[in-house]
Amino acid sequence: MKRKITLKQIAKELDVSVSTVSKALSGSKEISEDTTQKVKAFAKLYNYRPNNIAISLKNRKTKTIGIIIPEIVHHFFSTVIRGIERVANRRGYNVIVGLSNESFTKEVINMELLANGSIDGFVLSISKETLLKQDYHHFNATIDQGIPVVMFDRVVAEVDCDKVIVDDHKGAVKAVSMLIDKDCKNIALITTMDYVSVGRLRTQGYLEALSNHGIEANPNMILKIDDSLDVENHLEILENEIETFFRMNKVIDGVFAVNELYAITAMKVARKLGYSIPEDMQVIGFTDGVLSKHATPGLTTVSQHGQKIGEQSANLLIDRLEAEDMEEDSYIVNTDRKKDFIKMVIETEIIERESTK
Amino acid sequence: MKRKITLKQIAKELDVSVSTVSKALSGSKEISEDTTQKVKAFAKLYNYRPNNIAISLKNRKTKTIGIIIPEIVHHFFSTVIRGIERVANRRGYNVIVGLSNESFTKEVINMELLANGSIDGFVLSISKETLLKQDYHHFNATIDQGIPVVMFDRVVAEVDCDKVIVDDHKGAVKAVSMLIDKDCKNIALITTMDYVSVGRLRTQGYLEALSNHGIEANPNMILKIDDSLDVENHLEILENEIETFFRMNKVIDGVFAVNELYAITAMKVARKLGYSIPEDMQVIGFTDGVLSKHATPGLTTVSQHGQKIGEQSANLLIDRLEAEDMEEDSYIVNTDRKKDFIKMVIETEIIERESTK
DNA sequence: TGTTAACACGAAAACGTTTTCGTTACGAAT
DNA sequence: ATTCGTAACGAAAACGTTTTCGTGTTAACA
Repeated sequence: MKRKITLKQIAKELDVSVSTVSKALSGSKEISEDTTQKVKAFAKLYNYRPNNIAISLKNRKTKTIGIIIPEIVHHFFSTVIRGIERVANRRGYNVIVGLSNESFTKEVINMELLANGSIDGFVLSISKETLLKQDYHHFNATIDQGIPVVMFDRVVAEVDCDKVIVDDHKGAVKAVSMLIDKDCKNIALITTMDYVSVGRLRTQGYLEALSNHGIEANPNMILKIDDSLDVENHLEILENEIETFFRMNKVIDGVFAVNELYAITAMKVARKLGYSIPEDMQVIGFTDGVLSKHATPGLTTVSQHGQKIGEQSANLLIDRLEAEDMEEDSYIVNTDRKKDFIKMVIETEIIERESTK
Repeated sequence: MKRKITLKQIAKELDVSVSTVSKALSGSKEISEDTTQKVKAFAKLYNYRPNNIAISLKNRKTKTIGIIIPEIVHHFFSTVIRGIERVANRRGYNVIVGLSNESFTKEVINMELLANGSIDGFVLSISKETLLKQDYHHFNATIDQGIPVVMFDRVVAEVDCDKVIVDDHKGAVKAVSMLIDKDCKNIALITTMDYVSVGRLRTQGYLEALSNHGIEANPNMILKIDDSLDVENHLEILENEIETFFRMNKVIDGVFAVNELYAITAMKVARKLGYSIPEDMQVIGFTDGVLSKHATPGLTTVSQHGQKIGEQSANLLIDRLEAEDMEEDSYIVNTDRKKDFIKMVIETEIIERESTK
């Protein structure tokens, strides 16, 4: 077992100073051609690599970005991570992930842990519990400490930072409009509780699309699912709720669901009740994941382009980090600006499959 | 914007030395009650938190573990990550993830990057390309450097380290035996190319189950999919291959597929060809993901317990890391042992759903 | 009164780098 | 012969900690 070699060891072996070794390896012309060659050869032989931690300490930056998400076993979030990792990697950064598990406390703890020098900036999506409590002090605190934050998808106006979102509202409008165009007369909505911002926005989109077409919204046609407690038999409860919902509203011939799971489950229940899809009932979901693609019939969905969201988020963050670097070099202290945060909107796209005519 | 406060700053403000502050905060009884209180109060007021990087450098350990996986948008892998993150978090570690994207080069680069001080150990699953090239020098090199490695799922005998695997062989035997018990007379296998070890093992299990029941394997009933190039229209190709396969073997009344996607697709194609499931054809897949659970009919699968795999891997790694700590303290240099690596086998479990009778 | 022990604290090294600022030596210029 | 410039290198500080080893002060004891 040969431990990693350090500058100091090289210096001792070659009987020069640490500074000389460091300079030689970085190709400084302060050092003679001769010693430079010697040092480089020796370093190569022993496979010298600078210690990241030492460099991080010296430079006071880690070249890693922290990701905080509510859940990782989730197609959308893992897609976003993939996007983040991709550009991070390309631009010389690592990613370190923390899972909040939809819990406020875990979110806070995770952020505090990483904020103490482990990362240069955050890309995150807010946990449900945090949204419910509306307590955003930890975000503002880290921003206050000079650590940039980029929020995606589940964002909130109370925090001043760059944001990358999907146009949930418009996406919903498009979806519902499509159902109307395809001759649905009684379109139901299956959504979440209002405190989840994306659920709320998609609900608003549903309402707007109806009103755009002169259709009056019927509160009975809206089913709000409370998934705050993620219990074991969540799926069963979901199915039952949808079933009673469908039984009480026999006229439904179109469904817009704010996520994939609700849409798939709606299709399953509908089939069980004797509807055939898309003939008797058309369904559109939100989020284009594996379920939509591989369901039978394939589910028409509003795609969020998770990877793009991740890529944009990472770019935004790294841009800001490197802008900071520049500022330090120039002596112009930029006190006024700083507030021009970007809100980037990723366009949704409807992917038509077999669940619509 | 108030930057993070350091020991030195506290020391200056309170007009004591850095050492005093450090000791006071750690509750050393070397420091008087009086100053301890003063320091602690000040630290609390300014929300002092020690800098992780500095501590890492000092202790020569980072308390973070590196995860290298081929793909993150994948139910099994993200489940494993969740497991790793869970125990890592509980035991005071962070996780930093690198994606190999099934590429040998990215795997190597990612590992080298992290091995230079960023992490204390690795949990990883080998990329397909690496398996194909059979070049494992980077694993052995990092182990040689004294960095512990735990491999899961896609493991390889050429590398000496702890391993956590699923009993692929036995799982396959169980699945195929179940099909036989349920009166399938002509059981097909849909699998991957042999260089993917899990595919190979599951194939062997299939063959063994048949032979156990005195059934002769028919090569025509085995379909090997080449998914080495993950092209855009992969899905279409897959469907076509399965369709011709089914058309050429009309007697098939049972299918064992080595992953979820193949199983789901098989069901889809079968239905298209007029089979009804499970009456005319029963199907069992491997890996219990979202697809299996939400497909209609629900897919009977061999569950791998990804989260458990992740948890065990992390525990194994951290155990070894902390054992090293102990060794450093005791003066007994343990030169002989070191070789007792653990191979942990996670039992599979068949989850019955509607795709079998 | 002189010795000792406990107490409270500070100086400095160490982790592995990078970088600034000397310092030495030597050849060239005055 | 003195000054100057430059090439080639080393010392030391710095990043933020922790920890070992002093050191000075005071109180207790003989």
